Amino acid sequence: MARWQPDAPGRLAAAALDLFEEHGYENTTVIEIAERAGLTKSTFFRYFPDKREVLFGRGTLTDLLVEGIASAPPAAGPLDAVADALDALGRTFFTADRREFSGRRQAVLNANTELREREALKRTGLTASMIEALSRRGVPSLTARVAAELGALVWEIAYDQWIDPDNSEGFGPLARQALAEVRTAAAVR
Amino acid sequence: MARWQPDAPGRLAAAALDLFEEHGYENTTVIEIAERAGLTKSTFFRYFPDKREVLFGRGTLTDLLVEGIASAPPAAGPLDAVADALDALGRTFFTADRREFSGRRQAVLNANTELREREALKRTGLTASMIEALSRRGVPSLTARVAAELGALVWEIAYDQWIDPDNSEGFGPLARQALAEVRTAAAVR
DNA sequence: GCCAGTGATGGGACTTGGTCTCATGGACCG
DNA sequence: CGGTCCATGAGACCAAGTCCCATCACTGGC
Repeated sequence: MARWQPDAPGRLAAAALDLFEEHGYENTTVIEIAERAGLTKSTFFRYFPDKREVLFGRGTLTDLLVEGIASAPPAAGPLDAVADALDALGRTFFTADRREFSGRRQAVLNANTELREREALKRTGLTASMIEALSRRGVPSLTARVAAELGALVWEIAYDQWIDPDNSEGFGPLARQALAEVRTAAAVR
Repeated sequence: MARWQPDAPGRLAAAALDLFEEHGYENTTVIEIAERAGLTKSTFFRYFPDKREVLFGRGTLTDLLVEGIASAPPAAGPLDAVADALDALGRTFFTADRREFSGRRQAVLNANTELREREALKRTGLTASMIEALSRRGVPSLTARVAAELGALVWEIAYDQWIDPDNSEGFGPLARQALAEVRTAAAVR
């Protein structure tokens, strides 16, 4: 028998999400989270650099996105490369079994400014990664920046729809459709 | 003679910027800031909701932007309305006398993640305001979202250039030029 | 001239997030 | 059987942020 229960960070994340739903982010103490997971404050901060990060940690997500952009066909334009990457994400990360969790998580995020702040930073980090990945494809700097911003917007739109319980479409198709719409909207002057 | 020295929040902000430059944001204590301003921790938190905000408070900036968008000629397209608003900002807010301060402030911001986090949140807030202002002009939702994102990008580019000591152009013209470039970049597929 | 009200500030107790250092104790290896 | 890992616990410590009440100079009415 294992000396300790397995997957301490996972238990902490689950406990945190539960408690944030029950009492709100601000009314939940790190000690309470740790206790519910059968651990202590010390262990919490060993796995997460701060209280917010317990809701964000899951992410090799940036790597997946960058990889997706890099492996798009060489002839593809910048936005198409981003589309391919989003598609890949839909296949490997935003899978149906994560939908419910993502929805709960997002509801908690939306309810708290501190958490939205962290989310905003993650978004800029993601955008920066996209810009870099596009640059490596030879896309000129400014074009890359524009494509990355539009890509982030597409992401947002698709993610919001994907989370919606009334919707059953996969993330990939939603992103494709959102991208098409953003494209036409960007053509309007 | 006045009972207290005037402009407590201004003194606090100035003291904070000095100290952040000298020792870094993280190595500066709220108590130290307050002391340098001849005040106390209590007074600091009376004027600023948290330590970060001492570098952001100056902003009725959102209002100016919204107003600028609203007062653009009715026939103007969404991006043109944003351009007008940025122009107005250049006239009323990003004036030459604020350039040095803005540069110092930005250097401090760039050096610290916590501060960039707040900056990212402010940016999303700004984008949201732009979207709303564009919606009130009758711009369709998605078009507004795209225009706002591109507007924010233009803002960023122009702001970076405006801060640069090697540059002496005003904010308005820089924004106009950045907008033109972003427009052509957005046309690339 | 006195006195009560006002408003900016000070003081200090208290909670929580976050850091750091050292102790513990079961499992694995020789 | 004994030593060595290594995940965890324990607790001191600091700074951010909240709260409540005290202070004290000025103001206006009487």
